[in-house]
Amino acid sequence: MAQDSAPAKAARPSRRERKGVQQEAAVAAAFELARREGVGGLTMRRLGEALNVDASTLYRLFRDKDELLLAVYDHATAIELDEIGEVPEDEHWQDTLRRIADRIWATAVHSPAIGALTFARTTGGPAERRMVELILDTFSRSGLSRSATVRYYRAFVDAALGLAGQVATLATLDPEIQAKDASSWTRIYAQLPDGEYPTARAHITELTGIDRRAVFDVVIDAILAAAERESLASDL
Amino acid sequence: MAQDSAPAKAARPSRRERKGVQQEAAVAAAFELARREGVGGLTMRRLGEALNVDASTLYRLFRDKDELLLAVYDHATAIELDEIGEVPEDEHWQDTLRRIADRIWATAVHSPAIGALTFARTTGGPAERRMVELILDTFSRSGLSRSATVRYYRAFVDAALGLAGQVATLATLDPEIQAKDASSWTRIYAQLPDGEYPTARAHITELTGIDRRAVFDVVIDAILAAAERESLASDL
DNA sequence: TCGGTGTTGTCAACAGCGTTGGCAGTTTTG
DNA sequence: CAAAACTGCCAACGCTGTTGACAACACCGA
Repeated sequence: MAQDSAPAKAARPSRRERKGVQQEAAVAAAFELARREGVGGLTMRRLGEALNVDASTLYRLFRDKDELLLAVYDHATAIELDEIGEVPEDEHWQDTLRRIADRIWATAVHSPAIGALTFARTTGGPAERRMVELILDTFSRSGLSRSATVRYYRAFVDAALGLAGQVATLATLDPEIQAKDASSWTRIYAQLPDGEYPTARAHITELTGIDRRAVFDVVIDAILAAAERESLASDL
Repeated sequence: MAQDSAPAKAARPSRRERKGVQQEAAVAAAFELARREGVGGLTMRRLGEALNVDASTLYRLFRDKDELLLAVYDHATAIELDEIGEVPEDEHWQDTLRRIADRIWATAVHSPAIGALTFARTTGGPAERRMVELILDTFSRSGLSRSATVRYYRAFVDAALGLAGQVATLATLDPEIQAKDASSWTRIYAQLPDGEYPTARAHITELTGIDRRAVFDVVIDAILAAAERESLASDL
């Protein structure tokens, strides 16, 4: 892959190392491609094109596209972890979790193609393991029991990924469809007989004004509040 | 579409009516096909085959596949509404919402292909409007302000659809991948050095034992509890 | 240094997908 | 009854993920 012409041949990489390097390069290129061109733009042929390589070559690095996508998602998780950085010793556990949720949301917004494709999947990669460890660790700082810790851990992660996956999925669709979705409330109820759907009509102003990030925060706050109450109850 | 041979020609349907009938038949067939064969089985050609019609004919009924899918999802919503039935006058609003959440979950489990494809979309159909009206109505029975009503309405719906969409998406994948996903905890942490990921390792029993429905209930309960607290606070 | 062996990358092809345009046959309309 | 509108079918386009054959290359033991 244009990897030659390095005059210093000191400690030439082994075959296995080279494969790892190529995989990393492919993942990084796929990540960039998906971010730039959207989920539809990430095809094996175009990824090969970006790497100056035939598409079939990629199947020497990954069993199939699914394996590649999972690697890409793990790559995204690693970036999230970087952005979260070190957790200060005295940070309240809820603040830590809110920062984590914020990064998950940011990934979905900035790289919707990746978030949309893998919001329901387990990557099995190293970054995911570190993320699991971090979140579990944070929840257990709250004083919850072991079973409650994993229950709220899952509630937190699944809810965050689910809601983030929704915005991400929506963002990958045609702009035309997105516009239709955004204006659906006014569009639909404006041209309906007055008597129908009175409650929806009464809330039409609030329905059109709401934004998804606020909804995301409501859900995260509700879960953290529930976890806190349970931890306090078990302290009695 | 084998619609002839009706001897009583009383009040033959107009063109527009016939189109509606054909659309309904196509939607019902697509619903059944997606439920039986999974998301991969619902292609235009196979749907045409099931209806004894060329695939291209379907494009006379729906602009594209997306429009068909939205109609299918609205169909599923109509079934959910049927199952929910009439809401008893004296039912607590939280119980009503829990029943609704339960139906959303059931749809995702029984028809994963449909849930997976549309969990982030707005159908714009009549069943969706009725569902919106029902949920908004129920939340407003709690005594919340108008803005809080729609905030919790969205939190409830988005969270329920997001979590249901995850199980649905997972269920549409290869059984092999599902098995890998289910066993990931034991598989990964079993063969790792003892020192790494101590918290995850300490919770391994609980992590493997948890089931997704329990997580779903935790999230729904957290949202309902938050809504209740806010409604009580505003009563002061 | 040589030859065998396994790896790497290319090319062509397969089956399937959503979608479109043209063309015949039928139904509705003026 | 003729004209216009609609219906359904066929073939095709461009695209997808994926596979197998084949040539060029790098490595390894003798």
